[in-house]
Amino acid sequence: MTSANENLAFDALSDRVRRRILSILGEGEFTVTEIADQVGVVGRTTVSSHLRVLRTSGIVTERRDGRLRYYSLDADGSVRDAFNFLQSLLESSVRVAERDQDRPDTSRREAG
Amino acid sequence: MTSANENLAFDALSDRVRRRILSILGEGEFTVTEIADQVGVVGRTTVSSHLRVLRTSGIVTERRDGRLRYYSLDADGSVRDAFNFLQSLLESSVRVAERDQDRPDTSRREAG
DNA sequence: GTGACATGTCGACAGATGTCGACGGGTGTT
DNA sequence: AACACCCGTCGACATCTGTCGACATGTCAC
Repeated sequence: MTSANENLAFDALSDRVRRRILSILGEGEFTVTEIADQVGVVGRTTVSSHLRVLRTSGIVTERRDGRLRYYSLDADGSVRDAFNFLQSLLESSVRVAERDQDRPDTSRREAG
Repeated sequence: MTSANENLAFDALSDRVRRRILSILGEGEFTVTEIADQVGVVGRTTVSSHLRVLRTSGIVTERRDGRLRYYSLDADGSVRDAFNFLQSLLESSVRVAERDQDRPDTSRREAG
């Protein structure tokens, strides 16, 4: 059973800009302005809003250093829950497929 | 590089009802009415709409049998892309963490 | 203190989306 | 043919959300 905050994670992951931000943060930690520059398509205010979503969803962490705020991925955060959800889903799918291969004549393919 | 239709996948995965549907389909294949009964919180029409999203996103497949339509997960569909995206993300995060462990005195933790 | 810089928050707006009821197309049954 | 059933689509509605500009806060340099 997952921690059930895949809800937060998938909600945060549903936006293209946020996924772009996460890809950037995969390379290291960056400030809001740097992220906004790399993203390009939206302004700093919007990036800041997205970072708040990612923060409250437990996907990124914030490190304050003077007037700068460095953001980075939280590998132990809720992204892991989303990952586990998809992993379970794919495994279930494979299990069902393997069972159907054993009994290919079954008209209804359901969990046994 | 991913197939880049994690866009479709994450968009489809952003809804709680759709994730519930996918969990159900992890157990086998079911008709729309059966899914709607198990989901409970929304009506059949809504479930049908969600299934269209999941279908056009390449997450589920449809098998017609008379007036019935059985839906099931597509393990080779775009869910795999979403899974790969998260996996890459988590791996990147670990890589950055390991590099920082080698050079803990670096004030800025970035890709080198 | 004054000014420059980095960033979060708030209000407003447009666009996206989840939900449902009504309807129609197919399909099986009698 | 007539009827019941399964299901997708369409239109309408309410709600959510991404976007931005303006403003406030906190920090550093001078």
